[in-house]
Amino acid sequence: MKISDLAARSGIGAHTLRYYEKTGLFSASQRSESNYRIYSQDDLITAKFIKRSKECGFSLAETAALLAIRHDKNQHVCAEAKLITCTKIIDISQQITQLKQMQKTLRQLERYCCGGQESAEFCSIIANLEQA
Amino acid sequence: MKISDLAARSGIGAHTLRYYEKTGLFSASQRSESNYRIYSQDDLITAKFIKRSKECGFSLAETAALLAIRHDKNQHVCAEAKLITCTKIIDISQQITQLKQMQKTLRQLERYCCGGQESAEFCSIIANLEQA
DNA sequence: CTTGACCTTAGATGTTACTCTAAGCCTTAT
DNA sequence: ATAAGGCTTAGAGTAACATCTAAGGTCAAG
Repeated sequence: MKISDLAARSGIGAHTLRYYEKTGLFSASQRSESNYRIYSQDDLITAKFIKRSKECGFSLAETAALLAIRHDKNQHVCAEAKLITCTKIIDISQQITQLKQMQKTLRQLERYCCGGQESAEFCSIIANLEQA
Repeated sequence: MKISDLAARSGIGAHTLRYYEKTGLFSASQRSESNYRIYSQDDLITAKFIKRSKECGFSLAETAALLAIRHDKNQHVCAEAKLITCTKIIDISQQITQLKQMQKTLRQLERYCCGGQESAEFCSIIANLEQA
């Protein structure tokens, strides 16, 4: 199949697929006589793999590491995949903690603000942010 | 005070303070004869305001909007500050939801992987990502 | 008075992940 | 046959936020 077919089936844009090829993440397994990228069924699986990996929060670099494991499973062990996954779980936990802290602060800011058409002179949000 | 003093007291790097000036976010209120940036006590408060705003998750653009309110309180109303804040609260909620979903998926991936020195041939993490 | 630390500027570079453009060749449907 | 739309490439632009560099001026201490 051609790039736009793969794009439609994988959910990754054609532009992005070319970008992935440029960065070495993932290339079409063949080229046509007219130099078109020709993708196989396995390429489609790989593309979906990348899509799912991204949805799990893995960066392109991490996705590349996972692809490398998939590419040559016998040269890799479960521990590698698990390490990448656990590292990401911790990473995301930290992000969530950070966001929750922000949320808490924002809610406090918001709670005491009247939110009306009054001048912002005594706005508690501004006042709070001003505090040292 | 000079830029590195402000950097030390505000917790914002000197490079970043110059960057903020370039982007129009925040400038020193004075210049010395030799063209050094001279910051006042009020500049320090402004710098801390920016720091706190960033810690709450506000982008530089949102921070600029909040600074504008602070700069001319009488020309602004509480509703403006509250809108920015509530929008951010919703935004962060969505981010948290998304991260939790990732977390859930990752935990499922992780749970079934032995994580040992076995070949990755039957690694459940890789197998799961491969699924269509 | 010199050394080293700090200041100035414009502008380049970095990160992550795209997203789009321009110029031009190729293919498919009408 | 021709027009619409797909394909190719290199490379520029976007977003958000800095971070660093080079070349050179300034200042306080020993």
